[in-house]
Amino acid sequence: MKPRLGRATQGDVRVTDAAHDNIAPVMQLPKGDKGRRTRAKLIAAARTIFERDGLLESRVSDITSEADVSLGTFYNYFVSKEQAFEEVVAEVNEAMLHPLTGRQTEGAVRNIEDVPAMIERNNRAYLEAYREQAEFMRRFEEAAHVHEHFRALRLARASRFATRNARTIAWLQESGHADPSLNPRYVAMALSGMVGRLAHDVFVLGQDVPFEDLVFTLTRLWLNALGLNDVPIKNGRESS
Amino acid sequence: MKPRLGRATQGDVRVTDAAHDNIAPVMQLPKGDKGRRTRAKLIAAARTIFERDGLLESRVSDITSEADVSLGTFYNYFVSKEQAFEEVVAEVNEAMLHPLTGRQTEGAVRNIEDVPAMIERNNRAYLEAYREQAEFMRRFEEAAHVHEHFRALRLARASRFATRNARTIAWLQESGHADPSLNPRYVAMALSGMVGRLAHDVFVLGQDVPFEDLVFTLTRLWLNALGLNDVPIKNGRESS
Amino acid sequence: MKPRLGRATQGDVRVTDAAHDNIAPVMQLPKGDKGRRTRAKLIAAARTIFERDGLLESRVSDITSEADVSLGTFYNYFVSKEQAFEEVVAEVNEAMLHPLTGRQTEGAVRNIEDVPAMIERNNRAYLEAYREQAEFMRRFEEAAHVHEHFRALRLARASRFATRNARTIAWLQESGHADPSLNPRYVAMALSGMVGRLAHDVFVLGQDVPFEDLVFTLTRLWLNALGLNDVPIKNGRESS
Amino acid sequence: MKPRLGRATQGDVRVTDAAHDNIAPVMQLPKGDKGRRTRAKLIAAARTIFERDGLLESRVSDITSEADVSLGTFYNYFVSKEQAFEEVVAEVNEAMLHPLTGRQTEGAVRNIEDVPAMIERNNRAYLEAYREQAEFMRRFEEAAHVHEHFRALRLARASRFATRNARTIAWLQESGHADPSLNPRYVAMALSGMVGRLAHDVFVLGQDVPFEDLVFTLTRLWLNALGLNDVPIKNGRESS
DNA sequence: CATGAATGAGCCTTCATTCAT
DNA sequence: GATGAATGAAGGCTCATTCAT
Repeated sequence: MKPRLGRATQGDVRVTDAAHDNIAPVMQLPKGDKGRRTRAKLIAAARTIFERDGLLESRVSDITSEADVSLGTFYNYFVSKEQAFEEVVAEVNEAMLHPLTGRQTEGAVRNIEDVPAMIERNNRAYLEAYREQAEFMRRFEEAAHVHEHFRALRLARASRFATRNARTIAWLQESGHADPSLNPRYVAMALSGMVGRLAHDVFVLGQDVPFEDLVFTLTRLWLNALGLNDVPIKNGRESS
Repeated sequence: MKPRLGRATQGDVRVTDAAHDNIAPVMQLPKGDKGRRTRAKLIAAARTIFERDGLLESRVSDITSEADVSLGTFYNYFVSKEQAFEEVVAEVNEAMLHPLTGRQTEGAVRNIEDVPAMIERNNRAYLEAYREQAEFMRRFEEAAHVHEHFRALRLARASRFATRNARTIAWLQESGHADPSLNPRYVAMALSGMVGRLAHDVFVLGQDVPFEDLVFTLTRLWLNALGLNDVPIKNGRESS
Repeated sequence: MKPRLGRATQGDVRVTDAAHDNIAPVMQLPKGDKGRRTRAKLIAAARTIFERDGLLESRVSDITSEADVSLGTFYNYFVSKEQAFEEVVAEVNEAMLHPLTGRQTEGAVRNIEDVPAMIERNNRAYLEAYREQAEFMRRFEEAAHVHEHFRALRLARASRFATRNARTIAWLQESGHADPSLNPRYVAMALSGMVGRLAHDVFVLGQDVPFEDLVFTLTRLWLNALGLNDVPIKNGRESS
Repeated sequence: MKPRLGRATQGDVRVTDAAHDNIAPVMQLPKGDKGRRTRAKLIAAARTIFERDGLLESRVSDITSEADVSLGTFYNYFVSKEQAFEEVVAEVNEAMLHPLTGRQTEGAVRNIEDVPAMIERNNRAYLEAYREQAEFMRRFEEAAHVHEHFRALRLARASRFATRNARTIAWLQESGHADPSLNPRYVAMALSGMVGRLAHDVFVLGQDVPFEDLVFTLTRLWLNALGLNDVPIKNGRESS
């Protein structure tokens, strides 16, 4: 009835936190308590629907049905379907921050002998997280392939991983343990990508590889590739 | 007069000829000469448009405009937009058949000292091909992430690569040169994926890595990962 | 199902005739004969619906129902509801080109004594046309008040009228018949506006003024206002 | 809990108090002091927003944001967005009551020689007021073109002007100064409309006419049109 | 072989208004 | 008096595909 002909929307829309990856405009967070609960319900429902149908094939009305609120309510909390997707992405990212030098380990690795264990720990953590989030990871990669914004988001995430890994690799080279002929940044990109791709092939595409073999193979390849194969492996494990 | 209700969905593509890779139904190839020329024009135009807009965002009418024929003509040669895409996929695949043991090299590698050169040759060939076809590869991966059928196509292609690589790796293990603790199939999947992923990151996403560094890094990582780092490398090259 | 995320539409849309007021993009005119008939049916239907409901309150589906074609057909001929409206505007404009120096009269007025008759003729013609097109004129003014584009269209039309009138007024001043203290352009704007406004008040808003009184009053006011009241009026007519 | 179904449409505005100009229902005026202040804040904010966006394109939430109160507060003071608009209309009307025989002048004009000055005074006053209120006048005319209720409001206002002007014109005719062949009511409509339209063209549409030329031209045309051009003009002014 | 007109299901988004707190 | 969360109807537009000529 009213074709909102080129209405300005600036006044309504605010960026909540410039420090995050959120590029899209975001609504004010709800003040009251009821609002916070409704928002949470919606994000949970959105995740369910996105995992089932993907970003493209999902309908906002399905999300609101799932959350048991009216259609309009969705737009009290999100600017668009895309922003809701991004909220779920943020939630999933939370569960997948596993750099080469993991949370508790970064400062701890003083001894070269700890490196294999650390790499395995990180690979295992990443793979476990990926496996748990596989449904949504599939939808995220899908979105990244279709949506510029999510492509950038995904790239930024990968870059953060790679940068940290590159630092560790450089340290291993300086301390004389890793192959010095390799460019740390390129290697970090390649090996991180290897893990991410294989995780995708297995958990999303359904390639048949037992989980422990996945961990073992990737860890072994990391170590070999870096030239750390002479380092004694504590708690090592053989392929099944 | 009765159009198909709604859009084509994934489930709509049906198997007509299980003996081919083409799962979608296919038209008779044109007998006449004019027909062959029109079909070729359409495929070329389709490639142009798909590279520009992707499968999802492209319109059949754009393809026919580009080919300078009328809209209806398209359906004289293709059953659907998807089939036209698949024709381009086939064309591109033609240009990218570079397994670990390349065309001319497979039987030739009898000497372990040739392995590094062979691996480099294969990586280089793959990367060159990927670089040349990058525009379309991007669209292919995109389609694979959204369309069940193309996902299967892509997986099949990757599997063929991996299977051949796995054979070579097994041979290297049997001949005592490669790390015997690794499962050849898993390693093949991981390392092939590493190359494919990095190629994608660089040529599609625009990550900045000089081509020769790409070749060198990936080759070195392959060799190291397989435990071939004690094999003398002919024509080796250091990182820049 | 497919949120066409920021699709480029340039390739599809062409400006047909830069010499016209058409600012909006326009479709290719239909080649065939059936196409031309359908298009005409749609424009007629659009006019009916626009007159009944106005631009804002009309629905495209009403237009296609009226024209007895499917909804999609509309978009084979028009880029948008607005463009269809514009086509009707063009049609109506065709019927309302009545400058001060009318079609056949422009060159003919050599004698000052013909001026009153000419002015009356023009006023009458304009008023008759307005009365006949009143339903649509109402909707056009409405649209002009809400839509930048139609505002510009309306202004351009008014300016063309005013410019021609200004030329005639200047000629009357130079030949010593019209009040020389007046700026021709401003007078043309004022008097043209007077006629247009009164026509609107009477034919659209329903103010009660008999048609002949309208003609007489406006003609008299024109003549008086220009200071031509001493010119003998042939075929003059008194107020009822 | 049950919102009104769909949007407010023209037919929804109902008469509650035929003795007022306000046709729409009205709330009780607030008794308390805080209430009066909040109401004033809201009206000021409404004016700002209406001038910026117009009635159609404005949102109640923008008004309450501007007034720095919550959305619900709006409906403690106004029955609808339309009623708030009407309050602003009333405010603006207050500033534009300048009939042909102005406030202080009506009784004063006893001498025919004062008429030109009176007309000029009135035109100038009207134009000044219009210029000052141009932003809102634009939005009012806009609303009148879309909303039955405001169309009636505008027509009533215009009629009041015209009626008074008609009275004066009749007096001028009776006293032998104005062209007796003209119908006073029609002339009043025409000339009032001329002034209103030109004001609109200049101050709203931005047609380029210097203010003093506006006053002079319109006054001159009034005088000429009425046949008062032989009346000596005190303080006359020539066109630039 | 080529043409191009016709078809129609599908979904996102807005925002005035209500009312429980 | 003030708050702000919840409601839900309504419609513009796309484009793959068909088929009569």
